[in-house]
Amino acid sequence: MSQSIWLFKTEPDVFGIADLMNAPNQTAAWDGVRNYQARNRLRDEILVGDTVLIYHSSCATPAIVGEARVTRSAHPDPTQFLPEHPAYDDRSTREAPRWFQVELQFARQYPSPISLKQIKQNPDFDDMELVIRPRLSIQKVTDQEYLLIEALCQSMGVSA
DNA sequence: GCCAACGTTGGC
DNA sequence: GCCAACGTTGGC
Repeated sequence: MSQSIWLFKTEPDVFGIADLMNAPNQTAAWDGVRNYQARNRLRDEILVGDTVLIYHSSCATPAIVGEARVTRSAHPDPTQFLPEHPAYDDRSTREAPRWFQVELQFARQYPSPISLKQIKQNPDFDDMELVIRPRLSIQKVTDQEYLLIEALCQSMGVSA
């Protein structure tokens, strides 16, 4: 069985990699996803053991900042049932939940984040979802792209 | 804060 | 089911 690689976008002001690191057991539910395509991937494709690249958006330097592991597969996102919650959805019922979450555990923080700028500048990433469909919040990462990111990470970790 | 891209909603 | 209006995302 082969694991898949994903990229989850998040706003560090709301819930960033530091929050995941500091969470109990360094584990947290990835809630609040309210886009059908992202939902379908969460629900149907993302498995325990998959690797997730954590990407920070809407911040000074948008970048991939580290990695996490999926520790629980899709189950209903409880925030859809909370009327006071910003991600509340009154069309959702407990019998037919509309939105799902997975659980992630912190794996590592990169010594130096890999910025969106770097990724866009490198033609090796021209076909990456992050470049082609930047608004999708749950993205697929190919094995090839992952290897390139690992290599970039390695080279940046070594002081010049 | 601007604005382009794009997802969602709802009238018809 | 089309499509215009509208809302959201997110880089810059």
